[in-house]
Amino acid sequence: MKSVTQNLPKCQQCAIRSAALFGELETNQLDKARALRSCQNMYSAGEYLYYEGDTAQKAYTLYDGWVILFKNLENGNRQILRFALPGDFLCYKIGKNRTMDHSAIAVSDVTLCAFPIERFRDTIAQLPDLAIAISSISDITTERCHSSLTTIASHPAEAKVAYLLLSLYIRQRSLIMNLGNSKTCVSFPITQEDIGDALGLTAIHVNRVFQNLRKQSLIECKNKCLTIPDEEAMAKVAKVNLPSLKTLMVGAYGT
Amino acid sequence: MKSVTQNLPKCQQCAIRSAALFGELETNQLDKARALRSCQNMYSAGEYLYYEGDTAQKAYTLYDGWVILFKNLENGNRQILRFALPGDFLCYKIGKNRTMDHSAIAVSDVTLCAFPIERFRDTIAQLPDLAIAISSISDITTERCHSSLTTIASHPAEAKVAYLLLSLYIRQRSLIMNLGNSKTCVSFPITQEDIGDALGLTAIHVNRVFQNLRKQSLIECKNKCLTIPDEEAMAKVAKVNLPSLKTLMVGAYGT
DNA sequence: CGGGGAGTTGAATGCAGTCAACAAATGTGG
DNA sequence: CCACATTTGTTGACTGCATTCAACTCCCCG
Repeated sequence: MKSVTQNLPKCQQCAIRSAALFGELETNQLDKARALRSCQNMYSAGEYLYYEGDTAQKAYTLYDGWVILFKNLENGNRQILRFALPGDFLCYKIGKNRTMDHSAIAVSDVTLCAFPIERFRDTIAQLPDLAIAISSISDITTERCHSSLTTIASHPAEAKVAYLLLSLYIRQRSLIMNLGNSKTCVSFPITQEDIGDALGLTAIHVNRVFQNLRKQSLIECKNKCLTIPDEEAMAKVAKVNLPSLKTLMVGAYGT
Repeated sequence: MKSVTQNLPKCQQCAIRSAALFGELETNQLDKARALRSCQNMYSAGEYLYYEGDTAQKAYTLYDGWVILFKNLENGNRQILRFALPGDFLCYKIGKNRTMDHSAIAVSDVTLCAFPIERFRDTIAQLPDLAIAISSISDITTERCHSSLTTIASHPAEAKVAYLLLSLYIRQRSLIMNLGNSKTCVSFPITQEDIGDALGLTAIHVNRVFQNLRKQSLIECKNKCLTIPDEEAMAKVAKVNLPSLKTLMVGAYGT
């Protein structure tokens, strides 16, 4: 892990701000809020950001790269709870219990903006809108968790995989389109095993589902790149309503 | 639904306060916070509190009875997201998006303390600790969701059922012990079908698992009453660590 | 006493897991 | 730049857990 504390980039011009916590705030509130930030941290692929059982010291806004949040199981497997993408807010625990219930690991090389948690209490007192912004984000996180839970509990493997791929695709596309990129393929740094660990399936079965989806031309996926040519068709397989999924996955923060 | 606005019971003496939102606050902050409350609502068993798609108007603290939070699926089934017990905080949406992502239905006759959501912004500005308290509760809700997700995604049916029964048993016991009751059996108003809907299993299979658990003397369950004689043994079947589960299920709010 | 919801049982089906082997892609050091 | 090691992806055969469907019982409530 490398840490930078000097000459941090300005939040006002941040390319991902609209997708992040501060996207919830008005521009004229940013000066107050930005004082929260202490540094930017960089982790290499495979490095742990924190471990289950750790006491949360800093909250993070993911600036670049993907992070996996997961729990370890007694049998040696892991349950992936969430894939964090740029803009996501991680490791915020303000109550009495600051013990993390999960671990976090960098999938690719990642950059994070770090905010010491003890600063939040004071800033919230001065800027109640920050508390509202954080609440909104908790809300979205919970709703996404509800949505995964629903898919995982009550749909067959093909729908589960389709749901996860489509969710990640939609989120990634909205990010790269913010950057002025309109390619249909998005970078997709996770493995089939990761997908299995997120959905409670074996990597082998995920692979079989992938091949089905490919056969139906619903996905193109190679070289860590994913394309979903027909989102509407994919949504059908995923057994979700496409507009609702888009609202949940992108319209959520900020806009 | 019946609503009472006059002569509401005092929060200071509330039997479930330690398990609820206001259990997070100091006694001397209660006067400010209590002004949030507008009325107590009563619903009969089977009545809806709100529907998926509704705009949240009031948040609720569940005062008495059980509530099921769920999503409807295209195939006519429903996915239960959470069983709410006395002390639970429901339907709080303070951000821009106030559309509920799930419905809520009363399992038994229930009483709720209602708090118009628009009052929260002002109160938070005056009482930042309220924002912290709400954040703590969101946290716990998310952690419980992570825990269910993990169980549902990666354990066989017997572990899933054991997990759910044990969680509800622990929560109910802690509530009745607060009231000075030390019976080992707790009231258990839900059906095997409800359990199936929460875990993504058919009621038939839940029934088979119940019979196994009974054969092993891990549960006694009849007349809407549940006893778990050996929590430690049950935790083993549920593939969870009993102390951690207790922390998550009861130590969470307040104490 | 009758009706309906909840719980119970058995037999047949099918989705996803397991095990084992191999192929392709990626990364590393010589 | 190539050789080798490791990780990731792919395929097939077999097994088993949970679903489905259908029938039936029990219990509660009116």
